[in-house]
Amino acid sequence: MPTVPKPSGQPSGPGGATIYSVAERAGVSIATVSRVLQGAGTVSSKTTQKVLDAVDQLNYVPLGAARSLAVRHHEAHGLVLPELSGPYYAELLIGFESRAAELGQSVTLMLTEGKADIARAVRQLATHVDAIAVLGSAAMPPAVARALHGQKPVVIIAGTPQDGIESVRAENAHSAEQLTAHVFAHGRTRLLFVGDPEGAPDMRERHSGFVAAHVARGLEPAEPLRVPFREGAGEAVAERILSGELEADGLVCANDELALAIMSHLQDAGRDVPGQIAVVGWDDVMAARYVRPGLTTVRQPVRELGALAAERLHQRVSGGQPQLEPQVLPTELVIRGSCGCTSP
Amino acid sequence: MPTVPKPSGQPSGPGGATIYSVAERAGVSIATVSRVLQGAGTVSSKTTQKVLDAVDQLNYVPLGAARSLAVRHHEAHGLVLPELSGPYYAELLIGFESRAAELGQSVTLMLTEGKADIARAVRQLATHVDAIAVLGSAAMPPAVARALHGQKPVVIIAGTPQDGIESVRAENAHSAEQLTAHVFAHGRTRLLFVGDPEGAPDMRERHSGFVAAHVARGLEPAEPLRVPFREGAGEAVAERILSGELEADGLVCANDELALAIMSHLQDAGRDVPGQIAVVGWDDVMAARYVRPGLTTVRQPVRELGALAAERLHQRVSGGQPQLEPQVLPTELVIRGSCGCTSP
DNA sequence: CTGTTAGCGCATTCAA
DNA sequence: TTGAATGCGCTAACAG
Repeated sequence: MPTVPKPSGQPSGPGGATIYSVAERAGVSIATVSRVLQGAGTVSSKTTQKVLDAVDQLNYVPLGAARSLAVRHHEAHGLVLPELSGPYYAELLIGFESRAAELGQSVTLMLTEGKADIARAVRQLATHVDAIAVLGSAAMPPAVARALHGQKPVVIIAGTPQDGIESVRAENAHSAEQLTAHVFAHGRTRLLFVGDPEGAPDMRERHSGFVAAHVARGLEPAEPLRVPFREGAGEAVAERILSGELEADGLVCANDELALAIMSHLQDAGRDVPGQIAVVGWDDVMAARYVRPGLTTVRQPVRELGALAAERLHQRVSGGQPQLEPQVLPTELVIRGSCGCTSP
Repeated sequence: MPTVPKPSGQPSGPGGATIYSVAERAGVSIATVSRVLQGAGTVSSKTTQKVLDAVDQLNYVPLGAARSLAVRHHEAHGLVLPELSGPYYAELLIGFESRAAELGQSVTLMLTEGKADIARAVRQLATHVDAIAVLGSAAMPPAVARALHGQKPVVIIAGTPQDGIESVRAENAHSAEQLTAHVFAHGRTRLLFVGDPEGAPDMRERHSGFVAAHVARGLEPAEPLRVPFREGAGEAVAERILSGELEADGLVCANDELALAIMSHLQDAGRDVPGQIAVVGWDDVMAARYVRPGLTTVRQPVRELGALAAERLHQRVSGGQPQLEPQVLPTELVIRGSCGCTSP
């Protein structure tokens, strides 16, 4: 008879059943219970069944913390996102969660928006996970990232690469240059970049592509319109164009939200898009294909990006080495009507 | 000199610093380290400083699992979502995470879509969290929910209430009746409900409101068009209307995705919306205000719903009693042009 | 194939 | 104000 040094656990008592109460009920040792639950070692099918029955009757759920403590890892990855508005973050989250789940890791999510003390929150997160992915640079102070980096594997998604911190992102500069060139090809001459290049590394790269397209034509790019990436800012930009304060026959917007808000406002005021002014965006959100004309934009492999981050984290936790070079996923131009093409 | 029975931890060694290495470096016992870190008990300011310095130098991050094991709870809530497409789930997640964070709980997310063994995944989740919120009923088999319910606090969001399992949701039936009545008020007589009432409890209620509006007018509601809630299905519905197979002068759609896809298709084929046929949706997604005419729809307090779920979970973990009655949050009609109103 | 035992890192009671 | 000792529930040698 195996010894069970713990007081017999109350099945429904506070804290629920433990491995001891299961062992007791099944008439085996806790080691055996652990074995059948972990699928490790070999246990006779008869014993296995007894244990499984006991687990079932007691409705036993192992305490993750105890297991984590024993095996010395959490089997969880942390994901730090600045916010969750629009489809971008959600897509990324889907990709991340899916891949993490495939790898047997659960994911703990943290949104920095609205948090007073981000550093504290991240530290708290680090406490519960084996590795952390951070989206963007604005989301987390470099100092925090570095501190973390010393403790657990970290990968930066679509952010400024730092020190030896691994990073993954989607291609921006080249696509932006292509996109801008496409608008030029429609005979436009005075283009404006709408969005703050300093707002995020992604935006900076898109702007640099915008500039590159100008340089390639021997043109001098206008100063970017440094506005936030929100709809409200879009309305304001539209007003400045309508009032004549701003002159342009083409708008290259940092994202679709901005592009849609501007286009919609311009149209409401009687302006012809793309006739009088072309408008293009970035992200290919759902609304982009429902508006008329359809919004020409750039599609990023956001889900894949999330999956890649989860993948890298898992590699690192499994002892893999950090990837030296930032990994870059290709993007895709989506041509619709707002650029001047006759497509829908 | 306090005894430090553990081998002095390598600061940068595998696993990082422990409370022992911090104690050793600060020249105190682990109890003292624990005290200053927890803010419990009283520690002289001099000692406190020594500990804090050591923590800083060692870049010490306590192991969550160890703490959890000791205090016997995880300080984490689980959230089970069927998927993450569209703004609905993201909003819910935002509300949930924000409130949970305010309450000092981290959130572990699980998406059921694509998971082969949901029951297993949920069990795994239950292992790491103190309580679980589940969105909808399709996401999780009732049996799993019930099993969980015996172990940890569970709240169902926008799903079919079960047994004694707590639930929260947004109001549907009444708003749906109002919405339908509004379309009737525009002189429409042959309305169609597009969406599967069996698809989700929410949908069933919306349909029942649709029916109620008919009954109130002594009308016989047509059979609902049982299609999936996706854009693709919308196109198919539009085709059936264009071909004359379906006759209607008003479409009450189960959500905006569906409504937008149908409306867009109808318009491309030359149909006048709302002139020939009114189209209304549900959710008030971003695209709803950018299309022309603007989509008349219903806005739900999704974020608040998520927050409420987190709130309830926390109450329960803190020893509170389950709320007997399902909690229902009010929704709001958003009238734009697609119903026949002259608004934008 | 199964049981015994020694920790995993931390919070916490009890002494001092 | 501080330290020593104990145990949280589980995994993983090691013994048999």
